[in-house]
Formats: sequence, structure tokens, C-alpha cells
Amino acid sequence: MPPAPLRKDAARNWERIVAVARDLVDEGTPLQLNDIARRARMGVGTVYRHFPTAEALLEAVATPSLEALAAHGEQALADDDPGRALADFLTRTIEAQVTDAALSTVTAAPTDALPRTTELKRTLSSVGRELLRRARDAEVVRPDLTPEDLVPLMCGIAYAANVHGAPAARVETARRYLTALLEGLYIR
Amino acid sequence: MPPAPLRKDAARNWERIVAVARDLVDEGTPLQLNDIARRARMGVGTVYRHFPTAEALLEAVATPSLEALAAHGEQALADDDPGRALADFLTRTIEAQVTDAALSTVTAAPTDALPRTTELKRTLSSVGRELLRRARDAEVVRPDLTPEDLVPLMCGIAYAANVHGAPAARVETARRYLTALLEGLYIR
Amino acid sequence: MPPAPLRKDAARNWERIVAVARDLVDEGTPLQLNDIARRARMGVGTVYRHFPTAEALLEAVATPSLEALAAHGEQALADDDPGRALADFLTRTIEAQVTDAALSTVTAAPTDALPRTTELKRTLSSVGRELLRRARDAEVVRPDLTPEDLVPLMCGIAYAANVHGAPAARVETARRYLTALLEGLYIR
Amino acid sequence: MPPAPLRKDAARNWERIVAVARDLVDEGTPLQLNDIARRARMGVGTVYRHFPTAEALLEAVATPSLEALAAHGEQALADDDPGRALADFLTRTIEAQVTDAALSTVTAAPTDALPRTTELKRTLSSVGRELLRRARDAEVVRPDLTPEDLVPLMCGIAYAANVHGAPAARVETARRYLTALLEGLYIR
DNA sequence: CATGAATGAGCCTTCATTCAT
DNA sequence: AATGAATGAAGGCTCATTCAT
Repeated sequence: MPPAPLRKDAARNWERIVAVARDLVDEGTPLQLNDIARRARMGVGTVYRHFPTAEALLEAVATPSLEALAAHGEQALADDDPGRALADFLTRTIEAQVTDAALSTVTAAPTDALPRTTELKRTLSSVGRELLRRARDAEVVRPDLTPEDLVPLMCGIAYAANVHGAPAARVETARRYLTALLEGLYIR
Repeated sequence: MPPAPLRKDAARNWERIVAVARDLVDEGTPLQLNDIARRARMGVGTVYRHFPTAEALLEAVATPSLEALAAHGEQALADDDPGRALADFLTRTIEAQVTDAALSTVTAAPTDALPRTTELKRTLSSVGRELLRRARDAEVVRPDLTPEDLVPLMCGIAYAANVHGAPAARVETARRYLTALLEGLYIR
Repeated sequence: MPPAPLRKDAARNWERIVAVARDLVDEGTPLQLNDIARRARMGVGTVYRHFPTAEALLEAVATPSLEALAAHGEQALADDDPGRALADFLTRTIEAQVTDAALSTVTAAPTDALPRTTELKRTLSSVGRELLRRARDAEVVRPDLTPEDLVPLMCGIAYAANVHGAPAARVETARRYLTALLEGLYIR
Repeated sequence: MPPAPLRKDAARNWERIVAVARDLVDEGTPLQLNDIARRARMGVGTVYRHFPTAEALLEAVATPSLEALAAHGEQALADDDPGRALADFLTRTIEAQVTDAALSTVTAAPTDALPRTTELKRTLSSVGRELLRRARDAEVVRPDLTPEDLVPLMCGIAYAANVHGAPAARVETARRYLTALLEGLYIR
């Protein structure tokens, strides 16, 4: 998972850094490169060599989740039922966002530090675009919904689930909110 | 609008501080009391005297919006049509949140710096609770929606509208998102 | 106890300030005029009018103790037994210093803020000088002890009692230390 | 004298900081880390890296004196004459305290910032305890004197010598006071 | 006389980033 | 490549003192 042309020890460092950062992200601590160096028991310089900014590191942390999401997206594209395909994809997305704090930040950020991130976000975006197109063609989603709305709406749902107190129920809450969004709060 | 027992000059300063803070909030700058003192051309101590923390100041900035919202809430309670009443209230809420950056922060914060804020948030919360109760009794909203969901959902919508790029269209986008949430993304 | 030519309300303020300061001294809080004004529920200006500096206030707080000490000094001067007279006086002094935190500071200070303080310190100093002279004449104290040593030694004993952990036993400890000083640590 | 695993340049800085602090201590100026950074012509961060608090720095300044004292203590333990041994040790202690302003503060402080300080204080304390025990066994000191009294009494003597005074004569004064304490002010 | 708002110097501390070793 | 010491701008907060009201 570290970039290919890397000496073995350098690769080991790369992994250690990302692992430490992952832990920090999970416990909600903001990433500080000095701090990470200390915890990973290496010099700051080493961390900076691998990740010029905290954003770059955060993206590296988020990458596996983004890749998994992209993979699920490909599968969704294979689904015959356009409504189900889109719903599945959105569900996965939400679950990932709520589960992995790195994701929401990276997803909502307007610019990226790593090319790989841009690539993955682009992939996800076009998968979403395609799934939405099909769903619209099948007339299962409201016509005023544009591809540009998907990311914001997912980020919004994830944000909502985080505002809601109970951290333990977060995934469950997020699922409920997504269902509500898909089906509508109002009964018709 | 400054707290009642305040000398005229002190009240003037209070206003200046809040005005400067309002500008900063509007341009998206985080509030720093030192910075505000400089811009308001007064000593730091003066700012600290009026607002012991940046949170307190932010809440003071948000108060008018919160009050307006509360007033609208009271009106909504007078509406006969439970569905429309709730929808109106939520619409106002969203519009306010998107229009006033201070609001979303204050609303999402788990604790308050000013008693007035707590009071207003409590009012809004109970208005929402009542409107939701009526709507549920009239069976116009999905039954799994609880009063605790309203604030998170509104914050989520506002957040979504902000993630979506175009700042100019933000209110419009937020309205669209709210409609989508109310009616559902999916057509049934 | 407030200076004579003072309007009744001003005198009341003077008393309140000193009372508040006394409480603070007793609980070991350093005197801050702003703080005192708040606790005494009056403007800072009022406090400053009465006491231009924290030192002046501290001396006002210490004055009663100094006066009591001076009174005891006069009594000691009436005692026939020079050794007992000096020992009594020193005992009183130590007890006062340890009991009243204001005293040790004021006593050790090289300069005074209030004329009254200077006057009292001078009185005490000459009482001590006289008691010491008599004791020396009676050859009950070591001849190398000068009047200038009395204040430092008493301050030292008080300080020692304060360094010693147990605050509850402070008076007792101070008495022990004084006895030790008078009789000598070493047995001859 | 800087802690062992330190790069040469870092060690140089460590020395500079301690040297500057030593000067300040000697001239009675309270230690302020920013101030020290300025005088040592280095960034504040450097000072903070080496000494997280002013207390830590002060203890570093005091360490040599403490070590010298501890060494003398070991020598005193080798002395056959219990009375002389204790008196010598106390004399050294007093001289050090009066000579080095850092010492009295560090000695009187109830808690330490550096482990080394704790260690040294413990050593000194147990040396004192042992010397006192021997002196008591030999019945040369008053029986009510406990090991816990030694530190307070020495601090008290040092304080007394500093209260009034010709700074030049301070060591001489302190010696006189110690003698007085040992032999008693009163002639028997 | 009393009030208490205003002042702002001054201290503390953190942290992103650079660069000598 | 790795290290980690050094940097210093930046922000936070307090408090003694003044002075308009």
C-alpha cells in the first residue's frame, strides 16, 4: 500500500506513520505531524518526507476506505435494478463515512493533496453519476436531483448522524437518516 | 440588544464587538478575541470583559437569528395544518442556518456559553417537538422520526448545502435539499 | 480604625475593604485590588482611593496585629525579669506572625506604604531593642546578639514553621522552634 | 552536566540556558522562559524543549549546589564525632542556601519538577536524618528535635539572613544565626 | 466620592516547518 | 534517508492602573 519504489525500511516507516495516524483519527485527535512522529518513534523529518502536510497523511489514511467504496461502486454498476443499485451504493457510502472519520473530511474537502485521492474521488463521483443516471432513466428518483447533489447529501447525512448525541448508535442513526431521505419524511 | 444594565459607552463597545464579529462570521473567519479587539480598535481586555470566550461572542452574534427563529416557531404553532406548520418551521430553520454561519455552529454545539442561548435552544427544541407531535398525530410524517432527529437533520441539510460548491445558490440548494428530504429522493 | 476624617459611608467602605482583604489573606490568596473590589461589591476606584497599592492594604490589614503586639511589648517592658520579658515578647511575636499571614510579609518588607506601619514597626523595634539591652545587661543572652537580629530571626522562625508541612500544627511548631532557638539545639 | 543523550549543539544550548538562568537567579530576577530565550538569543521553543516549566529550569540551576551538598553530606557521615558531623553538615547547608538563591526555593518547594531533584533532596534528607539520629543517640541534641525539623529550620535561618540586609554580610550573618540556633540565644 | 469600563503591556504556550547533523 | 533540535510567529489570557461618567 505504500507507493511502489520505496526501500523496505522506508516502506515500513510509511506503514507505521499511517497506522499511528489511523489510530489518532479513530480517537478523534487532530493530526499533528510532530505528534505523530513522536508516537511512531521517528523523527519529524521522516514524517514530513513521506507526507508533506497533514492533509496528505489524512488522505493516505482514508485511501483504503475510498478504494473499498470504489470497489463496491463497481459491483453496484453490475446490478440490474437501478433503484436498488443506487440505494446500495449510497448506503455503503454513508456507512463508510460514519465509520471512518477520515473519510468525511476528505470527501468534503474541495481540493486534494494526493493524486490518488483525486483519482478515487473522481471514480466514485462517476460511479454515482452513472447510478443516478440509470435511476433517473428508470424514473425511480426525483428528476431535480443532480449528480452534484450526491456527495453533499451523503456528507450531510453523515454530519447529521454525528451531531446526534449517541456515538454508539451512529451507524444505525445514519442508516435511519438515509432511509428517511430516500423515502421522505412525509408520508404521501 | 446589549444586556440591559450597561453604561452607554459600554453598550456602544458591546455593539461594535458584535458587529465586527458578525462581519468575520460572514466572511468565514474564525473568531479570535485578540483579532476582534484589533479590528474594533479597542483593548483586548474590553473584549474579554464583554465576552469571556469566543463561544460566548459567537452566541451573541447568533442570538438575533435564534430569536427570529423562535418567533417564527410561535407563529407556526398557530397554524391549523400540522404538515404545513412543520414544513414551514423547518424551512425557516434551514434558511436561517444557511444564511447565518453563526447559527449552525451554535446549534450543533452540545453546550452553551450564554444562558440566553440555552433558553432559546430549549424553546426551539420544544416548538419542534410540538410541531412534530402534531404532524405524527395527523399521520403526515413517518412514525420513526423522533424529536431528537430534527436538529441533526436540519444541521445536516445546512452542512450539505455548504459542501455543495456554489455559495451564491446556497439558500436555493438548501431549500431543494429540504424538499427532497421531506418528499423523499425516491418516487413511490 | 479607619483614619479619622472620613464620612460615615466612606468609613464603612474602608472597613468592608479591609475585612474582605483580611479574609483573602487568611485563605492565602494574594491581594488583587480588582478582585477585592468585586468581592466587596464596590468599584475598583473606591478601593484605589482608600489604598493606592496592594501593599498599603496589606498593611492596613496587619495594623491591628501590630498594635496588639506593640501593646504587649509595653507590658513586657514592665516585667522585672529581663530574660522572661524578652522571651515573652518574642513568643508573642512569633505567635502573631504565624497566626496572621499579613504580619510576616509586612514585617519582612524593607519599606512601608503607610506611615502608621512605619511608626508601629519603629515602636516594636525599640521595644525589642530595650528588652534585649536589659537581657544583655543581665547577661542572660549571648553578647553577639544585636537588636538588628531580632526581626530577622523572628521572621526566620515563622518562615520555618510555614515550610514545615502540617498547617494545623503551625503555631505549636513555631513555639517549639522558638524554644529551640532560645535554649539551643545542642545540649551543653 | 546536560543530560547525557544530547547532541553537541543541543548540549551547548542547554548550557547557555542554564547559564543565563543562573545569572538571573543571582540578580534576584524571577525566571521567565520567554525572557530567558531572548537573553540567550534563541527561540522560545528551544527553551521550552529543554525545560517545560520555569521550575524545571530553576531545579537544573540548583542541581550542582544540591550535588555538592550531597557530597559533603557523605563526608559528614564519615565523621566520628556526631555533634561535629551534624554541625558541619548544617553549616554547609546554610552557606549553600544563602549563597545560591536557587537552592532555598527548590529546597522549600513541596514538589519537584525533575526526578534528579527529588533524588537529591531524598539523599540530603536521609543524610540529615542519619546525622541527627547519631547526634541524638550521643545525647548532644535536644530530644524533641525531629528529622522533619531540619529542612524548615535551615530554610528559616537562610530566610532570616536574607531579610535584612547587607547582602555582602549574608554568609557571615547566616553563620552567626546558625551558631545562635545551635548554642541557644540564652546563656545557661 | 463612587463607579466600573477601558486599556494594553506582558506573560504563557503551542505547533508547523526548516535544516544542520 | 533519517533524525530531532531549533525556530518564532501566533494566539491565549490576566491584571494593575487610569479616567470618563
